[in-house]
Amino acid sequence: MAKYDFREIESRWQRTWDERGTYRVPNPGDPGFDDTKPKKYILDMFPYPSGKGLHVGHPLGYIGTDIYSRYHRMRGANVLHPMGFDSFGLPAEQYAVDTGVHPAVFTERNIENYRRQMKAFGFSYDWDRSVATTDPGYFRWTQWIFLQLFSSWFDDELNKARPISELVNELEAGHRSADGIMWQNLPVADRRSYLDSQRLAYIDEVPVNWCPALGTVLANEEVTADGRSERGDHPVYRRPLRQWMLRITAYADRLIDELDLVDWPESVRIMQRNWIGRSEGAHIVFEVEGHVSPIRVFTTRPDTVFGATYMVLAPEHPMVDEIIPPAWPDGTKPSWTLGIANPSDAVGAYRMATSRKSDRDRQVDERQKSGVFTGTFALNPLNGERIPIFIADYVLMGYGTGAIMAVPGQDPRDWEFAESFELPIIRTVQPPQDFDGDAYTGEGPAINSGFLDGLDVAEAKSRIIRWLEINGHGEGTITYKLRDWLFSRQRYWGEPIPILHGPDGELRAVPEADLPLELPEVEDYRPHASDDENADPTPTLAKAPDDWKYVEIDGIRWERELNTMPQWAGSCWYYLRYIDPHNDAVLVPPEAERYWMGEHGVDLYVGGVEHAVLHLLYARFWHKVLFDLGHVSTPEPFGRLFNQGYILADAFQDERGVYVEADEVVEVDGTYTHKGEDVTRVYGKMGKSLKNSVNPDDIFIEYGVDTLRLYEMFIGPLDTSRPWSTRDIVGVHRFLQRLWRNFVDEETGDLLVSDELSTGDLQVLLHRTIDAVTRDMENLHFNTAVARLFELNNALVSEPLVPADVASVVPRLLAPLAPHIAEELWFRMGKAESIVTAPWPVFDENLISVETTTMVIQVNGKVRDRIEVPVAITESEAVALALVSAKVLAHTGGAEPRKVVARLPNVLSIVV
RNA sequence: GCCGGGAUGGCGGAAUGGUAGACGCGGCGGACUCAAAAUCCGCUGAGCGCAAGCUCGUGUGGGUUCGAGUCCCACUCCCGGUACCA
Repeated sequence: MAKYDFREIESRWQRTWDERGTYRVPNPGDPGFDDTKPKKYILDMFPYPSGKGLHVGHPLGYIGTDIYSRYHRMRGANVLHPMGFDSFGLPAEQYAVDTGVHPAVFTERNIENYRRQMKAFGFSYDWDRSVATTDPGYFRWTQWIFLQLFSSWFDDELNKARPISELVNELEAGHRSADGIMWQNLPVADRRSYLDSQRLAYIDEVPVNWCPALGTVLANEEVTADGRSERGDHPVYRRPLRQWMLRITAYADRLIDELDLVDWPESVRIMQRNWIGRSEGAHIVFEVEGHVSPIRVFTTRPDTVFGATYMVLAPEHPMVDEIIPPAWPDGTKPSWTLGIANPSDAVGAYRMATSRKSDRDRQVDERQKSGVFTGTFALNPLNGERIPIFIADYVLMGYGTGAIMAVPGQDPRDWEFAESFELPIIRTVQPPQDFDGDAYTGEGPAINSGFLDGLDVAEAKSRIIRWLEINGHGEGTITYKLRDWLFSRQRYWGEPIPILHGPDGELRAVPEADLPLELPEVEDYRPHASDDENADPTPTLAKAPDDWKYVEIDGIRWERELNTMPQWAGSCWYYLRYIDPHNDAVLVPPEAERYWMGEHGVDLYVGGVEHAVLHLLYARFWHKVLFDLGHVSTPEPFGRLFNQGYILADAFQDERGVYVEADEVVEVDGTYTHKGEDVTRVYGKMGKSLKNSVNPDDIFIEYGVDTLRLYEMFIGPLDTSRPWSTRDIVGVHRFLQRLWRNFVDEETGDLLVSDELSTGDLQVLLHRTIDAVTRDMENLHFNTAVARLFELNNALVSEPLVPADVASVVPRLLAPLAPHIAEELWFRMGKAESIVTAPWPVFDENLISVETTTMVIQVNGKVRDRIEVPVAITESEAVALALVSAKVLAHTGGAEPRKVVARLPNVLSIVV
């Protein structure tokens, strides 16, 4: 008996590969390292090890990178293909709160489970290089990078980060001033706060999303559109808080410009550009009637300033209180006042009304513009016109200067506001003749604009900016949507921020020698939750024992920073640690870093598109800082990015819309029931929220790993989402069964391989398959690679014995896709070395050509006949053959061709 | 609204401007079997036709071309991102 016993074959080879260390790869300088080989660094986005384990949808990308890695090993590359765990995060902490089990214990258990599941997929990871972000030996270096950020500043002139000690040197030498003040003239305390304000990691008071019920601030992406926490649906409040910030905005231009250096999906590059939101324009300074300090606005359309007929401040704008007069001035229209007797009360009432609005309320308001007059006028610097100053919530404090000049003629929002408040509208760009809309935002010559009249928009912009700068009324500028990165969390299960606070507010880095700064034991992991929105966000680490919280240095008591880092921190640099994960002397040794990250960084990075902005932007930012400081050798971390799709599956909802376990649903004649109740079929991403997960273990038992791998690759291109259908798996399983029977006699176990080489059509097919599969491997087109192997395998069914050349090639072409069966056949054919490092087959160009082929004959563009012709046929021969074809004659009526187009030997097109 | 991406048989999907639907699932018919499963063979876009064959056919409508799923213009719908960003 020698049936295809996939369970035995797969478990035996997985064990063997593990024992032999087949997938271990040495670093430069290590024994066994071969520096004549090219390198490939092939990386997966590492997972958060959840308690639920993997379902069949998770490893789609991992299968893809595994195939690509195996292919490149066979092509003779040194392949770095590691896997690790992004193991800090809220679920572990919540589990600890619920069960009393320490997050570290829970995390370790989940990691072990993940590792076991991934090994069962036969992935060729070098597990010796695995990292977990929660390991002290790992987060020691996360903390170290934080200290690099803390100890650096951004030199705008050189457009790069530099050690802050160099700033101090330049200040002391008088080559620079501190905001215009000579260093020597600055009091010592001010020197310190000036330096602190320059660091890439700094403390600032900023408006944050504070969720008292969860007891932490949240990132914007953790807050839903209606202003509640994504986790738990608790209210979230905007309030100013002193928090750690990272100066990612300093890198805004490089983060945009250097996207040109990478081979990424265009959609992701656009998403990053939009997220950074660079817009070029100008600041324009408007004098305020009766006041000393002017108001500065940002606009992308300085060319339209002659049409600025009013001005709007955000309700929270700090200037508002200064400029409100005691009474409404002359010229106040009734519609501007909310019907309230004086400006102060009107502004107060408007603020009350809008501050209670959540972001969603502002949206479903259908963009109805509301606002109120402040009672004060500004002066248009170009034409001296008095223009009323309003506050309105359509102007946001968080963007630009929180103040705008309103040009209703060119801006739809301003137009709408102007109409409801009876404000004048002046067009400053001539719309085309057929334009019948309101605000015109397109191109055209300037009108009603004094010295700008007749200029097109671009020219008018540069002319007015020059005028503003010469006359001291403003300057060209650039603003960004990107904000600095709010980096502190009040949670327990994260990296402690390694900073000490002195009694007088001095900040000091924990000495490198004291890293890692580990988390203290606490009795209660619960965050300091409260239902009082005014409660101070107290970090969970405030519950740490005093001997952790306080450090005595030279008789002075320093307090530890009690905030922890957000979950993004550890994933910002893990790809560097894989290079030498156990090195406790440096983050990454330079020689190995230059080898593995050489040229373009990671050669292939595969993961879900949901990380298009956050993780990928944060990681690029950290990498650039490390690059500036000389710790890495490439400006970009990930040379080539690929987004895999998702596995989708049917899901089922009961009458209340609640999801029910999909594998308990039964179908009878197109209707679906769950425990007797009718349910509705829907469709979505596989996962626990839709209760439609398929456990890979079930598939392994019934069909084996190779089948599952092939199936997931076969059902569609790697970058598109595709539906899971357990029914369809049999197709690929049959393929492997058939392949086995082609090679092995199931009765005797004898190999059915001959000594003869293939000839004729089979030989041509063999070499064409090598060619096609090779190209598919390069392009990650694994679905068509599988299909090619199906075809070749089907051709073998009619052969009594597999010809020797075919027998040598087929397992090797299959090895990246279905490594276990390929290794087994290779072994049975008597090969001493593992197929993992067997050379990838090369096709023979001379053997893919055939002598005859099918020529299509078209008459007036329609296919009328197909005839077998020699590939070397000439045009006159082809035409002669075509004109005697009965099928062709039926359509030409024997007429002479008026025109002949030949793409020989495949197509002959005749026009009559 | 704006920015991306997409739409091909019953289903998943293939197709450097050159034979649309490779490959697989499902379906139909047959072989083997007492029977079933497994396996093997054949057919399987739609319509018309006894047949040879003909007509139609890649979301819709136009266009370029000897020839368009593929290129161009206009539109519909679906998916993703983003949203009062001045």
